[in-house]
Amino acid sequence: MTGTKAGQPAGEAKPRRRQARGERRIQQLLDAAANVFCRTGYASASTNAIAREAGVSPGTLYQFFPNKEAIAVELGERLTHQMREAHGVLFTPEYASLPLGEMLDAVVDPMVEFNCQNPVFLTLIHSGDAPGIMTEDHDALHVALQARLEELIGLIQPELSAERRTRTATMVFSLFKAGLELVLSHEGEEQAAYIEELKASLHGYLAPIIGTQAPSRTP
Amino acid sequence: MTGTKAGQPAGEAKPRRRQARGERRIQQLLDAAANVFCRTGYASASTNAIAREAGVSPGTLYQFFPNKEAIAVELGERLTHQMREAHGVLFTPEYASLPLGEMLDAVVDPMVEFNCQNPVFLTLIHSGDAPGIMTEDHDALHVALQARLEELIGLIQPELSAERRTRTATMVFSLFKAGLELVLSHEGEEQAAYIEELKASLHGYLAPIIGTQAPSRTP
DNA sequence: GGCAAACACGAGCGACCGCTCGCATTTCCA
DNA sequence: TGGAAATGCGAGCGGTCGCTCGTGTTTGCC
Repeated sequence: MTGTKAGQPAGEAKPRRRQARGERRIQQLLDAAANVFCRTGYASASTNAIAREAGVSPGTLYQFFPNKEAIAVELGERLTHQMREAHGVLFTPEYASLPLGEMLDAVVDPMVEFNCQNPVFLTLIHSGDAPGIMTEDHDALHVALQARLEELIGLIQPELSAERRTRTATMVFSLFKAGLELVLSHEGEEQAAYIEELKASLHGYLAPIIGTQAPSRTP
Repeated sequence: MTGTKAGQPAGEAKPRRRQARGERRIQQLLDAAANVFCRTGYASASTNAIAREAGVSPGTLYQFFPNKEAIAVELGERLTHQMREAHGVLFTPEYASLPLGEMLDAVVDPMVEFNCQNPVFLTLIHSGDAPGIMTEDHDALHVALQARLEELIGLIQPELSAERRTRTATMVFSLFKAGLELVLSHEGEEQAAYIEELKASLHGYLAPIIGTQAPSRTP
């Protein structure tokens, strides 16, 4: 084995030593990338534009990232990690015992909050335009979130077949993304109203499935 | 007035005379564009690739379209027209008197059918990646569809405030798009199942709003 | 203080893209 | 049937993009 340092499996050789300045630059570049991605989408965002937004030269950008995709991947990883630690292991089993309305509050509110503060998250998840972007990272997050959802649904309503549970989780995930987009594209009172609509739609979809009759809203 | 022909307002000068061969080429190019757009999205689709798919040279493509955007616009216009005439003026007022479940069948089924046969429609509507694409055509369709929806909702439940009605229509439109995506990404029995889920979600969302209590589905 | 490594720069390379242009071929009609 | 217009071709122009490389500067460690 030709390990450069102790404990390195010598498979991929990239443990470049970073200075504090470098770490700062990386954060700067990721922030800039988030802005540019939000503004123009992943495919249309040019690395030169990201470097310019960060106030550095193109060469400097490539000192820290091997290519454009790596920027999105690292950004996605940091956001994922941030989301996980901000709200713990999201929707833990104890949520299963809550009434549907309260459970939706407990799950939807933090999710909306996070996505409002990090709009680039939805942009990255939603970008099917890139070549093979996020093939492992975004998919990993997607699968993980959906597995949690399936798990939760299984706890609430164990009589559902496996296929039905998967379909339900997929559907909830998709509906949530759609509603989230509307929430993010509005502000102030309208935004708050769309958050309520999002919850109402999820409630309306899930109530008949998990077998809890809910009080109807006043029109 | 410097009109080239009779009745031409002389503002835009482009009434080029087409032969039957040209019309055939145009249809060929639009079909090819639909394929390429579906495969790679609008932004990543190159005009050279569209020409190659159609079996013609790049120069020939630009004999019939002034630029790349015009291809998408013309494609969108043809699809819109096709949709309108295929299902009449979609969801006419008489639907308002139907029970919610039947109304959803009457509206959702033809829409799903059309989008299954023309998957490029969703691709074009969904592509926010292009510079200023569809700024008049796609928006016109969006606004028109949403206006119809608002109208229908107003007929069913006249007590809703204008803002609430708009929000509801926007929400339904968005939820529908999300469900449609899931439907299009599956086949056979799974696809049929997701169509039911789509209807169920719309039913669940709308039932409390329009004040008709619906029979709950068996889980 | 010296020196290797990390950091920073920015002109520019090669690839690709939307699109053009000069020219050949086919079609329509007087 | 002659010729104007419509159609067809494909090399290639100007531009942008992702990315490189040679070179100079800053930092951490002895």
